[in-house]
Amino acid sequence: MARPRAAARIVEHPDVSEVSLQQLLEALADPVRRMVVSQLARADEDMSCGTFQAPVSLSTLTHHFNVLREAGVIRQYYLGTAKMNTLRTDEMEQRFPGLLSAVLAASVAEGEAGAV
Amino acid sequence: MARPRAAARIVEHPDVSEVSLQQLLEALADPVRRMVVSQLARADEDMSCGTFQAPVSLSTLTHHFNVLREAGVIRQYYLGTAKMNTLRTDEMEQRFPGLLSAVLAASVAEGEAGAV
DNA sequence: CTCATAGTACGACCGCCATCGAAGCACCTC
DNA sequence: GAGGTGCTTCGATGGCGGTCGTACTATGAG
Repeated sequence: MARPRAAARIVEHPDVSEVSLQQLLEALADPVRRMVVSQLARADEDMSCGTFQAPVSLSTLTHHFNVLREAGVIRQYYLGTAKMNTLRTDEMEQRFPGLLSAVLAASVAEGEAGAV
Repeated sequence: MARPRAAARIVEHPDVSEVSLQQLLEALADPVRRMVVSQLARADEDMSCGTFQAPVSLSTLTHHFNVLREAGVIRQYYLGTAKMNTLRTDEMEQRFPGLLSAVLAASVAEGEAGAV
């Protein structure tokens, strides 16, 4: 039967208008989270949670994804067993013009982003 | 006589090239420090440490000034008994293009900066 | 010299957050 | 179904940073 089982895997996202500067800066102030964001920025496609390079355990990484999502930085959705991630670049640009892009540029310049 | 007594009150500042993105973001991630930076940005002249509006004690404020100075955000110098503060706007713009200005703009937009 | 003013240094406290491992749950493949 | 993969949840831990008050130093004014 087509029971509403799929409803169990819906991910909640804040509207960017609900995100505070404080939240965003706290989110970006962590080096691991910045690695995630950088890798996402340089990727051609959306990435699943398991494909990131980071020097922490998987459960810690889950925590960081939550923080980034609640700060409006990333959007997540399920695709089979995988949980995919995208940057909310355009929305963040509207909410905090120039901020995310400046951080990303600086991050790249410093060689962050877990070089391949 | 103009003896070199003033030498005792020289403040050390890092070169902006020595400042890391991590340092800067940590510095800007604190709301009190952002209040300081915002007030400095909207001021016409340099401000002495005692003239800032902040919901913390004076000794705590001293701590925040140190963090901001070590992150290359402000420059400090003595003027009589007062210790003055300036934003290193141009240098930061060179080091992290668009970053400080974006944070300041967002801060203003959110009504931070301890309204007068 | 003496006092007042401006800020610093120090030590203590406390709360928060990044971290982990282990156990659990949802979905896909056989 | 049964098993496996992929990610989450939970509770515990540890360390760092923001906060304060008090004692202290340095400068300027009288």
